[in-house]
Amino acid sequence: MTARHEEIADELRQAIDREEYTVGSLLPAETDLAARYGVSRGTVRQAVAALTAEGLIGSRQGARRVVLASRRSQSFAELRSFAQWANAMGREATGHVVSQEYHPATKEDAVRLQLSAGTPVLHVLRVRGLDGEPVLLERTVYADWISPAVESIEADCASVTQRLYEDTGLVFAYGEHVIDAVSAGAQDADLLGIRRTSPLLRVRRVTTTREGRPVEWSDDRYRSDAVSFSVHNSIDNNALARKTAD
Amino acid sequence: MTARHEEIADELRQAIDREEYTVGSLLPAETDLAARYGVSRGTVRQAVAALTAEGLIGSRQGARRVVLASRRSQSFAELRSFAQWANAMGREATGHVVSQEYHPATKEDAVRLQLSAGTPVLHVLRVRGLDGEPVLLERTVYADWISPAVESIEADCASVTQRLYEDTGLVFAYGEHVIDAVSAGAQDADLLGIRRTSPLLRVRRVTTTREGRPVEWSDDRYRSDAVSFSVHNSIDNNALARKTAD
DNA sequence: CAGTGGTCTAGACCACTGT
DNA sequence: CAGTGGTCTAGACCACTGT
Repeated sequence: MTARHEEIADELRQAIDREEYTVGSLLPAETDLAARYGVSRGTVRQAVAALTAEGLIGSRQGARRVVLASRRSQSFAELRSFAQWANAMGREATGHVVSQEYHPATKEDAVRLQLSAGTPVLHVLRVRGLDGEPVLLERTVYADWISPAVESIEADCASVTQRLYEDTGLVFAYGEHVIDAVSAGAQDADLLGIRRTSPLLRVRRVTTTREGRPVEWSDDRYRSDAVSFSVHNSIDNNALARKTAD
Repeated sequence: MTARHEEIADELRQAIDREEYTVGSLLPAETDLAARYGVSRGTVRQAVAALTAEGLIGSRQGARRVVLASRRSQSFAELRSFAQWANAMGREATGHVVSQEYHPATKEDAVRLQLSAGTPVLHVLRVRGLDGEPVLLERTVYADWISPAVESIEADCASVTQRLYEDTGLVFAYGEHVIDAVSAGAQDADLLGIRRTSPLLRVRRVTTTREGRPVEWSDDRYRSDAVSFSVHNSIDNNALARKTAD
């Protein structure tokens, strides 16, 4: 059951991809689109708002909407899970656990995961790859209440997110990410097959449930020659996506 | 003249900042908010959609909205202009042009700026700082039609965006950014006062007008110890912001 | 089950654009 | 000036949540 406004958004995206509306041209007026799709103006506005958020079209009061780009930014779905993103790109996600052990929660762990210092939490070091090529190193700390479920996952599981959803119903709903750059350390270089001091794109993140409860926090390091992030933005809006090297 | 839904969004943000609604607690129902502010449900939905986009609150059908965070992400305004962002942080933006010269547009320039190869375009190398400390190196190529206006700006102008708006009415409306990490080269290291091979956060971007016309493209390199990017996201939405080192 | 957010309608008025 | 997108209303129905 997809909503009508999502169907319309999809049809417009495809029309832009097919170059029925070319980059730089004007989209039909809201009232025309409403008549064409047999819906009210409000529903059309919901649909075009999605395309605007993706950076495909721009708008300003009084003038018709402009088509800005034809390539679709895949927004968040693929940022949420490395495996989902890889699949959407037509590449195979691989994963391998290097080490997995319990440590008492430090003060930092306790603050980020909203639990008491000293609670045993699971630390996992995971190498992730695209078509077998290592591109990402994840150093993740899981909250105590989810640690047992994570511990029982096999070492080469391709999608931990998917597995946790199947096993426990857990959904990763919200994330807070900080992106910067670091030099590869000895372990980074070794596991990613690159030279020491190579530049890496680092993403430190905290993921929470739908209810706002922290599940994990992680230091993720991407090989900068393999992955980048792209951002569309406008005065009102912006959208982030993960990209592979061209 | 601010719209009512923006006023309500502001009041809700402030209430969350004041901890009238604490992180993890539930927001009042839409109908209650509508009654409280004397508006229709649609207007309340427009207001809370803004907070959702900023990552402050989460929502799902059937359950009340959850407060996820109290710190506001400043979304795009400060990403658009380095100077505007610095000012919003209470820091002083500085700028200095290192070199400025015309070159015939390469094929890459021509594609990105939508003009003919060989057209003379202005290349500007600019060091930008926070409170006098250099943190960003911009290598920018301007389209031919705006180059003369850029050329006449004084070398230590703090906000080129602001100046171009005042002089020509030009508004930077949309941007496409690609973020990755690189090692500092000799010139990077020299101008930013860091060691060679230090990791830098690189942002390559194309900026366009409201009509979708490309204005400039740039290779921006940030000192990773001084600036990072933060992203809030959810299943439906995400928002990027620039952050200084803590 | 009552309450809640998601979707959708059909109308209205206004600020802004572009000719 | 006519046309357009931005704002807002007052109603309706439904899927989902939580007790």
